[in-house]
Amino acid sequence: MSPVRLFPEAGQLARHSCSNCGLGEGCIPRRLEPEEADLLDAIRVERRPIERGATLFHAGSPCRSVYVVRSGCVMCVLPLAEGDSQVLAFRFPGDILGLSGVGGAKHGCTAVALERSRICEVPIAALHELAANAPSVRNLLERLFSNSLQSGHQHVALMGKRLARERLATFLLMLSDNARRLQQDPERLRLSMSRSDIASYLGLALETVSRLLTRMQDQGLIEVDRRSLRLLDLAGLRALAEGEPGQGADEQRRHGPAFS
Amino acid sequence: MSPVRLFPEAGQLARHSCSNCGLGEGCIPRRLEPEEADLLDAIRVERRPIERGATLFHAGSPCRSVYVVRSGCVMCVLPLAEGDSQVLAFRFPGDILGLSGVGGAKHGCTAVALERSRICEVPIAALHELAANAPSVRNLLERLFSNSLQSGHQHVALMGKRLARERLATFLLMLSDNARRLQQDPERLRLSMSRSDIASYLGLALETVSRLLTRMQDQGLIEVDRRSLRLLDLAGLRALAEGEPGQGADEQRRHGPAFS
DNA sequence: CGTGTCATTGACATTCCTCAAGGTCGGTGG
DNA sequence: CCACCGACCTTGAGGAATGTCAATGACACG
Repeated sequence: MSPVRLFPEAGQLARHSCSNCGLGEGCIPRRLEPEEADLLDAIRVERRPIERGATLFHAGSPCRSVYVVRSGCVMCVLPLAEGDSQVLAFRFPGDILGLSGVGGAKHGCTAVALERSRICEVPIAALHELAANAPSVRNLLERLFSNSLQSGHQHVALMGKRLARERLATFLLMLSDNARRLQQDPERLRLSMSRSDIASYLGLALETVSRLLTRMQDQGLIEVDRRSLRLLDLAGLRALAEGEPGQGADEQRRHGPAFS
Repeated sequence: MSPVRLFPEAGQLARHSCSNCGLGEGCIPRRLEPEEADLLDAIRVERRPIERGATLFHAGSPCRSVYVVRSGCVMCVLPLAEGDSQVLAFRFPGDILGLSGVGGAKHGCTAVALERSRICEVPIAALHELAANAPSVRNLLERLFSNSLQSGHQHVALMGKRLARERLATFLLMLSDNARRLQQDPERLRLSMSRSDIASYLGLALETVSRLLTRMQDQGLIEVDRRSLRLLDLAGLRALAEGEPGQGADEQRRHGPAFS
């Protein structure tokens, strides 16, 4: 399952070079000039895998590195008053973590692994040295930042005044696109997050998410069993996401308006 | 009202140097080393004021500059399908605009002036040259990016599963804090945005915003007349924002539980 | 085989949206 | 000066969508 040749060091697993990581174009160094990718590779630290439920960093703690998800899934949450929290994002292999802390001295959110995950750590100090001399590293950083800003925009748009079923359908389609990007089956999803995580991400109650999933199943759009999902009707899901009413389980409208 | 000594050039108003801009510490060059601030000042262009309703840049259009609000108020919106749009942010003097487009080649949102506004334009190409040699410019950029990311987080948290009255109270307090930062009276606000803009920003219907404003007025928390606001009870607003139920207009609980 | 976590489902209450009808203000032109 | 218009705001009525509370179920783990 996992690579065989390990050279365990204190607190780290063996180094794999970025060039044989397997993440392909999804990951960050691939978007740099080869020499610069090697530099980034050199400052990169591969950490021991973190377990499901473990925290990679806490909001407010000193921010000395950014991270790239190599395998698994990590979510970013913003702690709120009274043990409450808001899920900000789910990060998959190739995604970057911790950008919101780079400019200030502190992390802007908390990163929690949703399953056993491997993570590459990039110390910011070293990254700054790199950026001092390599224009394309600066350029990369900019792109990462603005991508991050734009996905924030999408998240806001998702939460802003849309029906629960539209949000959930959009969310499932996002997961599907993501699976495609990772060269997995875009119609078979294995959710790494709980209903409650999804609900928080979408600004809904977890019961609403649960109910909608079973309703979508009744409508033949998906098949759901615990955390395994099959998307049976991508077009139907897209229609739902766009705000199409979504026919009732009784299917009155199957063949156009019925005679009264 | 406005400065007297103007040196109109083609398409531009007179240049004021950053050092006598009047924005004080709120603005960006103030956070740089003096020499670097001068450099930034040199590449900065002050544009002719844009009128209420005018668009500074469009989502999807080529992104060649970032902007700083010098006076007035500008909102960032994300255009959605069918003429719909999501308000992402309101930007006030000292705030930066257009960061989400810097990494990619295109603007990530549309910027619309809510009132006659003066804007400083910073061409990105020149900014890149500056960043190549000045570490503190790179540092500044990072801080701007991560601030922007973190305010995005706050926006998501605001929209995520909170009651309408909590959102609106939080919003008013944000405006108040902002007024304080701009050395204006934090208890007297002049809204530059419409009810519908506020509603979009908060993920509500405009009628809900309107109703809540009058309800808050009935409860003695604020005084509202069209777009002029007085915050009469900041503590009460904070309580509302934190989720305190907020007593009914009939004020049953004014002196503790009544006798039954 | 208990125990805890997570998910489902139902009943009910509430919030908030939609639709619709004025109302106010500022500007424009007769 | 007044009438009219358009943009924006307020208010009401009614209902749909969603949250809350509570009970139950399924599975994983020890």
